[in-house]
Amino acid sequence: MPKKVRETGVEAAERLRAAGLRPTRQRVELVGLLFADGDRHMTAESVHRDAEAAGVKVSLATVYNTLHQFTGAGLLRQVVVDSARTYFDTNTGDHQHFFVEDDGELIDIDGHQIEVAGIPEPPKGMAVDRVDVVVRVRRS
Amino acid sequence: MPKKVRETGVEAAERLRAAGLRPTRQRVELVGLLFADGDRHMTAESVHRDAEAAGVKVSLATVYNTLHQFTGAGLLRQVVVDSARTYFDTNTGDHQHFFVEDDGELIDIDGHQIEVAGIPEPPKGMAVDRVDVVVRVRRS
DNA sequence: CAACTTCTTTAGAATGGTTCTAATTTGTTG
DNA sequence: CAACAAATTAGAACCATTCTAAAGAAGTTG
Repeated sequence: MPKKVRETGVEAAERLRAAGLRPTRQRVELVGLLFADGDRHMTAESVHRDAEAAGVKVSLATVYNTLHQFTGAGLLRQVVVDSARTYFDTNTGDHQHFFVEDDGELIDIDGHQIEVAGIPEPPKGMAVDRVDVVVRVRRS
Repeated sequence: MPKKVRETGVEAAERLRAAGLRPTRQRVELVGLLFADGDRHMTAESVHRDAEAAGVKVSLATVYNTLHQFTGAGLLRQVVVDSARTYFDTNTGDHQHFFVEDDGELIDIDGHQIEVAGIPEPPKGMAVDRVDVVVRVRRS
C-alpha cells in the first residue's frame, strides 16, 4: 500500500462533515493541501500562496474563514509567537515550539519530553486553558 | 521614609543617561509614569491614554519610539501573548505570565517557582534566546 | 552663548495583516 | 428541481504599528 500523500476528496469531505462543516470545493481542496503531509505550520498568507501554486482557486478571505473554522473544529491550532502574524498548526496534540526569530519558522517540540512544573494556582475564578511554551532561538 | 510613589525628574534623567538615552522632556515624564509604582504591563495605546490622563503631552508615535528604545535599553521587556497587540512589561527579571484571555490582562508568575524541564537541544546553528511560558486562563 | 550638529518629536500618511460587507454562488433538503 | 441556508468573494474598512519629512530640543565647541 503506497504511502498516503494526499487525502482524496471523499476522505476530506468526510472529515469536514464529521467536523460539522459543509464540504465545499474550497474546503475540500484546502484540507487536501493542509493535511497532505505530516505536521505543518502556516499563516493565512502562506496558505493562500500555496493554494495558488497548487492551482486551488480560493480567495484570501476564504482562507482566513477556513483557518478559523478549522481551528474552531479542532482540526488546527493557533500558535501565538509573533505579534505581527497569526500562525496555525496542523498538530493539535500536546506539544510546544521552538520559534526561530530570524526567519519566523516554527519547529515542534514533543509534549512528552518537555515539562512545566510549579505553575501557581490561577487567580480566583479562573481556570487554566492551556500552557504554552515558546523556546525562542536565533541563528548563532 | 514615605513609599516612593514617583521618580523625580533627576532620577529619571539619570536612569535615561545610564541607558544611553537623552533625557528629553517626554522620556523623563514617561519614565515617571511607567516606573512610578511596581511592576506594570502595558500597550502603546494604554501608555498614551495614561499619559494624556496625567497631563503628559506626548504623541503616540513617540510612545511607540520610547517603548522600543526602553526595550532595547533593557528597561522594558516585550511580551507576546496576543497577535492583536504588543505588550510591554516593566519587570525585566526572570518571570513568566498568566494571560487572562477574556480581557487581555497579564499577571506575573515569579520565575523561581516555575520550571521548564526537558527542552531539547535546539537545531544545529541555533542558540536559545529565551524560554517563554504563557499560562492562558479564562474566567470560569 | 553663538553657531552647529545631531537627536527627538510629531502630525499625518502609509503599511500590512486581518476582518467586514453586500452581492453572488453553491450545497442541501423536501 | 425549487427554495432556503450557508459559503465564497472582491474590495472596502479596520486598526495597531511604522514611516516620513519637517520643526524643535539637546549637546558641543570655542
